[in-house]
Formats: sequence, C-alpha cells, structure tokens
Amino acid sequence: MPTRLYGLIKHRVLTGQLKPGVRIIETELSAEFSVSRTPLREALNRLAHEGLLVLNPYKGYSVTPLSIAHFRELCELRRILEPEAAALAAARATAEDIASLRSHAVLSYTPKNPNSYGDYLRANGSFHLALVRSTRNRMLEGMVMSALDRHQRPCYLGLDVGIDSETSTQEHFQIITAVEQRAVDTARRLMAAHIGNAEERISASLRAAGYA
Amino acid sequence: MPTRLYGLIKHRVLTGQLKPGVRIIETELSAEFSVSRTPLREALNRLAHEGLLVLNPYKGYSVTPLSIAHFRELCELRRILEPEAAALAAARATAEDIASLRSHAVLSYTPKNPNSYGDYLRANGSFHLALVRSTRNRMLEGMVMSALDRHQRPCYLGLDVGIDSETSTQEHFQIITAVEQRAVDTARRLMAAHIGNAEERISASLRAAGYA
DNA sequence: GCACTGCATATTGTATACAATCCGATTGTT
DNA sequence: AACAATCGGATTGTATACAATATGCAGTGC
Repeated sequence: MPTRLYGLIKHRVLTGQLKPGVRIIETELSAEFSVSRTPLREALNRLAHEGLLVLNPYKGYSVTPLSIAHFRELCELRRILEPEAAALAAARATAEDIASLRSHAVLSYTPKNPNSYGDYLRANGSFHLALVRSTRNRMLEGMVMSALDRHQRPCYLGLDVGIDSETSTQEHFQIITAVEQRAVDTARRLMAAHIGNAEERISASLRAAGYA
Repeated sequence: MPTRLYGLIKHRVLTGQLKPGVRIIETELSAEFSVSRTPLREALNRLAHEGLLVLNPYKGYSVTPLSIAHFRELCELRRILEPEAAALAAARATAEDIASLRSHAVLSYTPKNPNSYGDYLRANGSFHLALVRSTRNRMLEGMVMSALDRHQRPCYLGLDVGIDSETSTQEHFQIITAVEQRAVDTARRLMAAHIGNAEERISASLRAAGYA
C-alpha cells in the first residue's frame, strides 16, 4: 500500500519544503521516488482530499495556498471541534488516556533550529490527538486529525519568527488537570482559550513573515 | 475529471444499492461504467477517504459496514458541528442565505415509495448545507458535508420503516426563525435538539430493520 | 509594435499490460 | 476421513503506452 509515498509528500508540504502555490509535476516526483505515476497520483489524490493540495483539471496538482484568512478559518473550526472533544474526554478518559496525555504535554523547542520544529509540532499534535482519542469517537478523531494536519503548515512557516512554548505547555497541563477531575465545562473552556491563544501567536508570526 | 464516476458509485452506496459489507470487484464496475480501472480506482480512493468504503490491501474495497453504534457516533459528531454552525449562521447569514434556507426547509415524503426517499433526503441535506454555507467557513462546510453524506445511508436504510417528516420540517422552520432573529443561542439549542430527535427516530428504525 | 493564429512541446487523464498477492480447490499423506 | 501442502485462478497493485488538453513560442497580418 502506498502510504509511504503519501507520508513523504505530506511531510514536504507541511514543512514548507514544498511551498504554498507551487505546481507539482507528476513525472518529477515519480522519478524522484522511483515509482510510476499511478501510485503517485493516488497519494496526490489523498492529499488533495485532505486540503493540502488542490487539483485543476488538466493543469495538475499544486500546493494549497496559505493565507491568514484561511488560517483563522481553520482555527474557528478547531474551536468548534476541540473544546467539545475536551469536554467528552473529561467525561470518558481512562487512566491510560491521562497517562498518554501527560507524556505528550511538554513542548520544547529551540528558536532558529529547524530540527527542533519537528519535535515541537509532533509533540503538540500528539497531545491534541491523545485528547481526542479519549473521546472514543473515531469520526471526531479523524476530523481533528485533519484539522491538526492543516494547522501544522502555518505553524512551520511561523516558527522561524519565534513562539512561546512554555505558555502552551502550561495550558496543556491545565487541561489535563481538568480532564482528570472530570471537570467537563472547565476542560471545554480551557481548550477554547488554548486554541485562541495559539491562533493569536501564530497569526502574528504569519503576518510578520509576510503572509496576507 | 472523473467526478461523474465518483457520484454514481457514491449514490449506489448511499441508497443501499451497494449494501454494507459487500466487496467491490474493480473489473465489474469498470466494465459496467465502460471505463478502465485507473479512473475507477481514483473514485474508489476518494470514497474510501470519505469513509463510505474501506480498503484492505490486496483484498480490495468494500462498502463500509453499518451499525447503530457507528450511527450514534456520527450523530455525536453532528451535534458538535452543526449546533455551532447554526450559531455562526445566526450571526452571519445574509438575506439571500435565509431565502435559501426557506426554499429547502420543507421535507415531504411518501411512505413505502422509494422514489420519494431521494427527494426527502436531498431536501434535508440541502437545508443543512445551506445553513452551514451561511457560516462563510468553507472548512466547516466540508466537514458538515462529509457528515451529512455518511448520515444519508442510515437514513435510506431506515426510511422503509417510516419517518415523521412533519416534525423535522417544523424544526427546520424554528431554526430559520432563530437565525433570522440573530438569536445565536436559540439557534444552537434548536439544532442540537433537532439532531437529537432525528437520531432517536432513525436509530429506532435501524433497530427495527435488524441492525445491531 | 501589437494582437492573434497555428504549431510544437509538455503535462495530465485514461487504457492496457504485467507483477504481486490472496483465496479456494485439489491432491497427497497419515 | 482429516489435514497440510501446493497449485491455479482471480483480483489487486504497479508500470508503461497512448489520448486529450493546456502552455509557450514563432510567425503573420495589421
């Protein structure tokens, strides 16, 4: 199954190695990965369906453009999904779930060191994913995953400018505490605030990086 | 672009013409639609990504099984997305949006007449879609569309047992009124109740139809 | 000088051919 | 007769070949 290809290309898009707006030439990528166009196109198809690529008929795939307006739209979506996910998690999380949350809560990253960006974003994604897993709702999980993926790209492009990882870590632990205490409403409220804070920080970074 | 194929197969899955669990033989479908396996597989790939089909490597695609538990999971997801969409719509809907809502609010259907099922479900889908369109959030729109698609199949399979279309129509108009009056909280509450009512009616139908 | 047409090339969309894998039946052994 | 190994057909995964469409450039007319 060509999940390998899919992951490789996805990584390039998320990390900005394939920059927003650039057109994708199928033969180039298929040559680079030493596969034929057939499995490559399946991977591109999937990525397009997830919103990371767009397809113009007979013109090919290109990397989805990025704008602050789109980022805010995405954050609005996250503020719909994840606070409710946190509330459900507070009601349903097991001890194992909470342990998993703890193990992913800490975010560390070194400014101007691109290698650490990946660690930071992986940890952050793992935390939010662990939370939504605790809801025991696979469909919700899928939607949050999709939103987190699309969130990752603006994060990468904004991280150069610098980001406050300690605040996020603290907020994570506050959410864990609320979940542990079955404080449904508190968990919901904290998550909404957490996403709102991240939105402000990152859209400021994007603006500083020159995005409109 | 092969959207045509995609729509045809999707329709068969949603209407139960392709029943839950059945395996899909690529050569059969490609012969029936007079296309090669290549574009067919792209369509199947998309449908799998939307959750209507599942893919087992080297075993092929099959129609996603249907259970009451999965249906309830889906309804939980809709109760997360759509009440918030209704609230945003109440804040943002234009006069045109509200006119569009009105034109899709009425649901009519004739019991034991399978032809009318389509009309009923199309109208219902159009209403909920028009509502989420009013939010001006395309990502939210996409997620609600996906949820509505997956909702349609259990509806089809439950409609034989009979459904109360007048209650749903009334609830639609109540929601429209709330949106028109910019009553954000009322719109949210009404939509949550609307989805909850539909969930009960349909899961009862599914149970009666023998689903576990 | 500029706009427009027609052709050549590049690229995507589709069909077909081949390889890898799975499933069931058959056969041989105990 | 029960069971395991193996073989053959069927089906999916991948590669390649061909058709349809778009893009860029040269040339022509004004």
